[in-house]
Amino acid sequence: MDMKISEAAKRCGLSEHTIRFYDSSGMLPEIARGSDGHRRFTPRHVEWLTLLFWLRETGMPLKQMRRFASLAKAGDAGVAQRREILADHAEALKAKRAVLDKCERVLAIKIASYGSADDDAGA
Amino acid sequence: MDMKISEAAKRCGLSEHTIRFYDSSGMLPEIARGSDGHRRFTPRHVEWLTLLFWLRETGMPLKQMRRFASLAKAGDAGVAQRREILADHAEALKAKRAVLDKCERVLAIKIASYGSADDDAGA
DNA sequence: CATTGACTTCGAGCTGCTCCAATCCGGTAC
DNA sequence: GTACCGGATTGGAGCAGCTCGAAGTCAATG
Repeated sequence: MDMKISEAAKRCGLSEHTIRFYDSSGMLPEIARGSDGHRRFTPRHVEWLTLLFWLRETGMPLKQMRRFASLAKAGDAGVAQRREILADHAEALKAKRAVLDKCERVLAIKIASYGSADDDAGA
Repeated sequence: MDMKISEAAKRCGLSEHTIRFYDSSGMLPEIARGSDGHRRFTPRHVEWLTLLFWLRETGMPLKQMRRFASLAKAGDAGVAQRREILADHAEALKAKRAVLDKCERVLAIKIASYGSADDDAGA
């Protein structure tokens, strides 16, 4: 059932280094240690890490991830605020998509200009 | 015609700090100085800075931006490679959008799970 | 008992800003 | 003239968020 950090890293997408970093930064729930001192990850942990992976991947600052983690530790009491954080982040994703779209248009114009002209300083 | 750094910053979206940083990092074409030693930006500069703004905004590393800049200094000789860099970046944007989409789906599921259940450790 | 290999901690290094301090310059107010 | 102010200059420190490498521990294997 439980697994080592290498296995957890493979499953969640984060590197072992990053997982340890997140752990020491207080962004993970308690992780049991074996008699050898190694962390023992449960599927729950992996699920949590995977969520963190996506949040980070899409630009959520660690500060907010920490807040999110501390709310999770508070249990039911923090559910509403957690939902709010995720909803806010979903909004932020929309803004990111708009930036992507805008940049794509800029690139398309720029690339087209290379094809038809040689606008050095302006390109 | 020419303008000061404050005006250029307003127009391109980058901060004055960042513009100076880019300049000292060799990512800008030659910028003339007034007798007071202040940089004098032309519309061409602003156009260039604006492109850099979008590239940075969408995650292009400075290293590549420097390469792009040095190709621009080479004039016509570098056009093909510049076009390639921009085309590659446009591809990268698609990948970013896929990540955004994936994260949105993850968030939607997570948010829904808060509404119906209280999955603390897993959330 | 030596080695291998996965784990541990700690701390340095990296990118890309961001901000601060000290300084200088041009222009107005007295 | 000189006092002052706003806006520019430089250099360097600081910060986020990793990322990597060194050095050590422990279990199992030859």
